[in-house]
Amino acid sequence: MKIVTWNVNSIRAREERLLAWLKKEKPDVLCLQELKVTNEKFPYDLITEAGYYSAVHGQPTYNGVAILSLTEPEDVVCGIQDDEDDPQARLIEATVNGARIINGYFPNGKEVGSDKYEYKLRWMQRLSDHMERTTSPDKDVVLVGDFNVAPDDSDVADPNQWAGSVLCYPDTRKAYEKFLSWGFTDVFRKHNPDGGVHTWWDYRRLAFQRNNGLRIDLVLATKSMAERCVAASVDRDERKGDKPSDHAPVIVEFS
DNA sequence: ATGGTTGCTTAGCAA
Repeated sequence: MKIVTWNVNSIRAREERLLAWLKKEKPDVLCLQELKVTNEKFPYDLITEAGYYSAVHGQPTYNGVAILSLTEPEDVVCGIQDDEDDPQARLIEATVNGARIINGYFPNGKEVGSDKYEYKLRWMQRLSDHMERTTSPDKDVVLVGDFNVAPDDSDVADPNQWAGSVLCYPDTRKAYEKFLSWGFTDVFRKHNPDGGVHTWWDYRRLAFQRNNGLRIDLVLATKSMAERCVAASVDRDERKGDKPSDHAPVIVEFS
């Protein structure tokens, strides 16, 4: 089973690329973030024509997540199931081929010390609590998405430049590591232990041309799934050419 | 400290 996570930065702006990529790669599951579209305006017909089901959690202008899959997604749940009244569409999960797929668009956090950063840390804690409540590490669970976290400096082309950023700050990494101690493995890391592979390059400052990237799009798996993980890669070519997303797809295969 | 670019929506926000 091939599972992919891809922050498309607006699904409507990326329609052509998305359909070409689906046709070429034929993933079993494609988790998308930053749809920037409402459920009403989601291009269901195009996805159906491409042979995929769509489970969608959208909102106007910002955020938005979806799970596309070749077989029908079951038990779809949108949003973190807790008491907080959160209008931001950042989480969707579904069971596909017996595995629980959890797809998150973690908050960026803007700047350390800002209200948005407080929200980022709170959202990550809420997701940790959600995992505790709704599933367990002895099940087949995969948590994927744009984490807006570079787990360590080997995931950052220029660690000095990014040291104080919300993607690398120690509190950010501490919040991320709670998912590992809960029972998740970073399966991309397992297959690329040396680091230096990136998934996001800022549109600004010619970051891609200068190879100034970070690995912030991640695939975490519970033990039973991690044991079946046979390959992991980044489709760096998808960041090239006309009108790319600023993120590249991360592809992980399970036997 | 600021700027650089992209997308949604059309002035300003978010990333």
